[in-house]
Amino acid sequence: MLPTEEKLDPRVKRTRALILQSFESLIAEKGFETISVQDVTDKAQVNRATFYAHFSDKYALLDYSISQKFMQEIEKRMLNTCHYTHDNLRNLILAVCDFLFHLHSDCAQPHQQFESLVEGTIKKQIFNLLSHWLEQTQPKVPTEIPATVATWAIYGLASLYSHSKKRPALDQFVDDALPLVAVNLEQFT
Amino acid sequence: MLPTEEKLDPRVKRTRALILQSFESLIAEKGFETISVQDVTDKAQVNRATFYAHFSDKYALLDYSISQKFMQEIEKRMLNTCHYTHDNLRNLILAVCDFLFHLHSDCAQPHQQFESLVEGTIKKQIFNLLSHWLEQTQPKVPTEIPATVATWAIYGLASLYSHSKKRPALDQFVDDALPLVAVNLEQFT
DNA sequence: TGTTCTAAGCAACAGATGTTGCATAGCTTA
DNA sequence: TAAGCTATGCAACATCTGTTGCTTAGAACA
Repeated sequence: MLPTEEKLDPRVKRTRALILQSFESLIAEKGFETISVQDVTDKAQVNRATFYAHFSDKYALLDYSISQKFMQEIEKRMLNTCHYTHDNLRNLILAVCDFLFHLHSDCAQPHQQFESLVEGTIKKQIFNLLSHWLEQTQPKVPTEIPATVATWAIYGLASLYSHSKKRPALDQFVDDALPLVAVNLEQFT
Repeated sequence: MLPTEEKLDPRVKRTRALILQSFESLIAEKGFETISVQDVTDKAQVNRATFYAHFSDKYALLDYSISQKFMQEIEKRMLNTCHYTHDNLRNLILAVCDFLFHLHSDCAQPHQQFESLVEGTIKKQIFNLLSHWLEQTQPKVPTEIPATVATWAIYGLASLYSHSKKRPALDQFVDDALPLVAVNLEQFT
């Protein structure tokens, strides 16, 4: 993970922004698997060696890009500055469904490799968020197990939603999904 | 997916076996991410071009290897030739936990990319198995949603189990985990 | 056995990867 | 403004990738 500090050399900010921007537009255009680091740096007008000064490879770049976008989504909904409630959980599920849905429509031909990597990245953040929520309400109790189960359940449901052909209304879907997740968590709150 | 037919040219059988054998021993030795196709073919004493006649890249090889090993595990426990029962579900969870646990101890430095790919591969098989079970008992009802949720829950629990530092006894763990999964499925059976 | 079919070996290819040492541009601070 | 620091550019590298055209070995079958 890269430091997201404020005080960064403007050259660094500029380079990262150019790389990210180029990457995201290429993802939309050609899909992740067919992009080369060369492609990214060409489009970003940045030297290839410079790329490797920032990211170890294109997988690290994907991780960073997805992390960052998902974190923005969470912050936009102010889910990072709250605690566990039934309603906040509902909003979290909504956020994940929404995010995955838009990700899939924004990316050309998302194949298994791409989806697997995205999944790992996002699950980490969901898990951190849920752990934080649970630790706030129950500081003494171990949170690993319920947080893990809930994380997987949420991501699984969101993945199902974002892949389904005949996509039901999001609100309807979340109403159906919510109890399956809540039951595991509310034993601990 | 490669055809697993019986009637194959013995040269093909031999080549695939050599590649698989070499791959699996290299995985144990160096870990997946650092292996090159070159490494695999060198050790297997097979030409690199021949490799590409069988697998599109090393990710396809991983998928094939894991699929095959997991399928053997399922067949060994005769889970592929049965229907839904509480006890068969218990055995399935046990199989997945066991498989992941041994996979992690057999592979050098399993990083996120490796684990993500394995996850995708195994979840496909769990999903097929559960769908089959559910369709047998309830041919009329759509099975996609319960099968998906159960698949994710099972894999999530197995992943948690195989990563936990202080690993509880497997039987104990499965007893705790089983009801969380069963409750979703037994609404439909 | 001999003929046919096809898998495997081989060599070479263009392109991508990840890394290096060095030069230069640009940021920061005094 | 000048000095020092560091991110970027550049060129070259060894290596790996995925592919091709051709040759050779071995399986299948009449």
